[in-house]
Order: sequence, then C-alpha cells, then structure tokens
Amino acid sequence: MTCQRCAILEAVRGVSSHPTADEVYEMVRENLPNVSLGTVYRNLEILSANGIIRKLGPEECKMRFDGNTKKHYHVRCRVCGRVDDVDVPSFLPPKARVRGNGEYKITGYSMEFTGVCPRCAKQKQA
Amino acid sequence: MTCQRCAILEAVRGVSSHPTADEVYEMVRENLPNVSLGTVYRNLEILSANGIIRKLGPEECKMRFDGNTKKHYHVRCRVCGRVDDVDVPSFLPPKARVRGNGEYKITGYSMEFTGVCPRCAKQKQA
DNA sequence: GTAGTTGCAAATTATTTGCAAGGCA
DNA sequence: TGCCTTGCAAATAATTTGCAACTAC
Repeated sequence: MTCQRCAILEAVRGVSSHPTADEVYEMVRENLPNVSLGTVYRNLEILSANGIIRKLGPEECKMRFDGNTKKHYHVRCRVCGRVDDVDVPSFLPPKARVRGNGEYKITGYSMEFTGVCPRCAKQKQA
Repeated sequence: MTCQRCAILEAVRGVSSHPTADEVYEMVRENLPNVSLGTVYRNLEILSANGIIRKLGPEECKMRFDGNTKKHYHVRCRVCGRVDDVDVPSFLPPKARVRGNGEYKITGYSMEFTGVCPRCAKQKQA
C-alpha cells in the first residue's frame, strides 16, 4: 500500500460522485502533484480487482447495432463478449428512489443479462 | 438513401449478431470494397437516430469508480452524465430465456436507471 | 536484495471530424 | 446549382503498456 495507492483510495472513498479515472487523477493531484495518470489507472484496476472499490461502467466500450427495433433484452457472454437476444416474460421495472434528493426525475432504465454462451461453456469444459 | 447507406442497413438487418461498427464495416466491404470506416460510422449514427436500427451500448464510454462496495443501483443523468445512488426496495431480477438456445447459462444482470438530475432540470426550465 | 511500483512517453482502440471531390435532386 | 454524402487522413479520447528508475519490506 504505497502513498499513491492510499491517496487514490481516499479520493474515491471521499466523494459520492462516482468519479471517472480522470476525475480521480485531478483529485489526487491536489495532494500529490506528481502522480501520473498511468498510476491512477493501474491502482483503480488493482483496487477494484480486490473488491476494495467498485468499478461501474460498460463491460465493453464498443457500440453495437441491432436491426431489430422492437423492444427486447440482451445477454452478453462474459467470456467472448457476444450479445444475444433473450425473452423476458412479464417484467415490470422496479421503482427507484434517489437518495436524499426527490427532485431527480427518473425516466427510464436499462437492463442487460450476463452469462456464458454455449461455445464458451464448451471450451471451458475442455 | 445512397448505395452505401443501403448496404450498411442490409448488413445490420442481415445478421442477428449485434455487430460492432467494425464488424459492419467488414461485412459491407465484401460488396463495396471501397467504403470507408467513417462512412459506416456516419450512417450507423444516422440510421439509429432515425429509429431504423437500434444502437446498443454504453451511454458513456468511461469507467467510473465507487467507494461504496455494498450492492446498490444507480441513476445516470442523461443530460450531464452524472451518476447518483438510488434505493430500489424489494427487487427480484426477472427470468430471461435465450431465444432458440437453451445451453446459454445466464448468471447475472446489470441494471441502471436513466433520468434528469435536479441541476439539469433547473437549467432546462430557463 | 528483490519484487512490486512509479512517472513518463509512446502505443492502442474506438470513434469523430475536416476537407476536397463526387453524386443526386 | 446546391446540398448531402463520400473517401481519406488526421484528430480525439480513454485507456494500456514498455521501460528504466525507485521504494518498501
């Protein structure tokens, strides 16, 4: 636990704003002006891999396109990344309440399932 | 509706694999070897803006970090992108069934709410 | 002393944009 | 004719990586 890692952890814990790597970098730089962005990325990765902080965000940073515009849901294979359609019978989205701030207007949600596709499941067996 | 745009639309509609922009590019190139990747991006954007195809993917392509590792859900302001915590009382994730393939193992899900934060709601009024 | 960590700079990846030339209405 | 679109190449943006110097135990 180096000085940098500790400062990065404190920065993430010290705010409730779910900062991006770059925002963490800016925060840490106020106390340690010489930290490098690379160090911030490396430590955020290590801290979240160890369950000390949580990583929010896209499993994959690529846009995908679907010729089917009817509303439906997707599963994403967490091994190879492929995306398939799923049927979800009778799903009613839950009500969400923003903590401490009633003026937040919640207008929608997005949901995606995670799994292992047949091909990757088979490879794992071997 | 140019020749390129039509080929891009057909490529997306012709597969059920939810292709990335790059995969669409490769498909279109088989018939139109001179298309440029820029054209593919531009047309995918236009087609999805017009509701002709659907864009799947992250609202934002940046990782965010959360010092709170307890399970909870988030809202993302669709104007400024900020992320806040929400409480979701008693939510049981729905059952999903993969179309035409029972061997897909679904192991989890991710859900995020969308809305407008108080700050952006106020700016919109003015 | 040695394994892990740092700062820096260059590399990667996905995507966007500027621009001059071309095509369709 | 004039606006939209194209191909190309350069620009951006987020993130990763190679490397030599350094630090903690």
